[in-house]
Amino acid sequence: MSSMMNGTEDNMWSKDRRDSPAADEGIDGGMVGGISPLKKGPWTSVEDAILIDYVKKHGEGNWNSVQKHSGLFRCGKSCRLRWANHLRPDLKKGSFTPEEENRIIQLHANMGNKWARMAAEVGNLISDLKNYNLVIEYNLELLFLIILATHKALCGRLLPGRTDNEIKNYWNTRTKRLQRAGLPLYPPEVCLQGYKMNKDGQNMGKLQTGDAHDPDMMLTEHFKIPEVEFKTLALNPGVLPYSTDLFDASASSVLKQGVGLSYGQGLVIPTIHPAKRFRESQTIFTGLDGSVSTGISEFDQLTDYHHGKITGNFGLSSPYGCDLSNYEQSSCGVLPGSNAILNGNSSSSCEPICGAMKLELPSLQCSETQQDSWGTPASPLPSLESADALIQSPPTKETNSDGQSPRSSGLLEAVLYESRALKHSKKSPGHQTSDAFVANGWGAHSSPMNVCTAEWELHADLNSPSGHSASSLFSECTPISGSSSDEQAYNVRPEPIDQVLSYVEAREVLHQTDCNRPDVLLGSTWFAPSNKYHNDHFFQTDDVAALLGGDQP
DNA sequence: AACTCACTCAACCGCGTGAAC
DNA sequence: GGTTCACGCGGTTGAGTGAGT
Repeated sequence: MSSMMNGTEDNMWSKDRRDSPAADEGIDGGMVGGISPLKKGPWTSVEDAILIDYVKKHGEGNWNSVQKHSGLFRCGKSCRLRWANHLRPDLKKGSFTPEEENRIIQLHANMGNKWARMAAEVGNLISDLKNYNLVIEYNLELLFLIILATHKALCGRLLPGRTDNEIKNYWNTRTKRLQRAGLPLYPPEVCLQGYKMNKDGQNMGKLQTGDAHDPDMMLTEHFKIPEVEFKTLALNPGVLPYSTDLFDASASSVLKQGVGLSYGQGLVIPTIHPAKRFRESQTIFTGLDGSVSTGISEFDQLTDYHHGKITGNFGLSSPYGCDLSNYEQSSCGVLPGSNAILNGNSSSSCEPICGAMKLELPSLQCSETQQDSWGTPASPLPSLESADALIQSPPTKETNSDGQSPRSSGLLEAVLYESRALKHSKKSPGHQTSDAFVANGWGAHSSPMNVCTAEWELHADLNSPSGHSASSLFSECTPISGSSSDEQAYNVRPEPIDQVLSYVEAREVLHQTDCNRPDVLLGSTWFAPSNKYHNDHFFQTDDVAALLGGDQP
């Protein structure tokens, strides 16, 4: 690959020198009658150097001014593309690893052709997290915790260092290959399930309303949706000028959407422009019910739900930690053209077609609106600027006096709970991790990122190739580890689905790692929220460490 | 050696969106 | 409210490469 890249570079140069008028005349380009036509075609090393220098001096953005200030005769678009796809220092070079390949497939199943989102890099994710002042408004330390934890999780979730172009090219090549081989993008049995679901009247509308024809759906119904308070956020209207809709919605309603609908990404931390997020988030939150409650019971509910379905719902899980070579088995070979389970807004029947197919947007991708109801910018995200302002501002007394503790945020609790469960699983080798998929054999790599498969489980949207939640998916597919071969990956073997950690087990795990009992903790440092109004909530750094995947002392 | 084919990769193009005016 | 601009995203194209015949 690298040799190819080098060769390409050389070829680019030679070709450019050979074919490009601009190159023939150096970076000054071909001046024609005093007019400098914008150069097209491959970039030369000189141009690259100029662009790099420009970005170093002026930063990214304002690409149209590159030509003015740097003397490059390239349009802004071209400059941006070149920088984003080739010159950015954080790019990961080389061919995709099998894990990355699997992740791409998984992400595509979740997102559809959202290449840029897949390629979201960590830096952006962290920035976006700053927008999540939903739960951190009153505690900067918690903000730090969340950012750390989520950062780590997301590092394993998305495809840092990869460009949308790379991913897109890979996917197109892959689909082409499968198409030619007459293989489905996703395993037939998954498609059949989707067909069955559809046949049973599992159209998206019903799913949205929480109909539980599907066993997985029914499972989710067994857990009370954790009620998470968002109302306190309204205390900062200046920072969240468009938060009205959001605050009318409890997290539970969101979770109902996210889980009940099993839409796309679960809480995939948004990686798109804040403005765009806002756009989508409006769609998400408007009209959701506003039931609100708080308290520890909700955390219990959350943990219940967590083990039932909701593990990844807070974007803290990564499907990447486990052996994702399995993924392909749990994807669905559907004919994208038949949009039934590909597109949630289609009522057409889902015909499982496992053969040559039209591969455009094969996703399980639901309509943008639906998908975003939980997945994308599943929260109304304020601008980075406002988030910065917020971060710089100390917690308000009003916020605290509102009775909202960090615990009630739900998100944080989920983070911590997950970490505790993970920690427990590490300490107890015989004990499976907290996630069903792990129990199903997905947890061979007892990585913190294992929890992320649950995200897939959660996200396995009903529009997904599977047309059903991933728990059944995983239960039906036996991993073929290490295989990045599409053909090979279609070896599917049914397995029982009865290995899901029970609610009771989940509680046990939690209780065994009672974070409120310092005596049971490992001489750890405690995170005590500086917020004096909520000093009754302590969080153990070990929890975070576990979540972050770091080895505990 | 010549040719075909599949594949990879880089780059371009069209379009949508938000912000600024 | 309309227009312009900047930006980003997804789709598409074309060149280069290597394997197979």
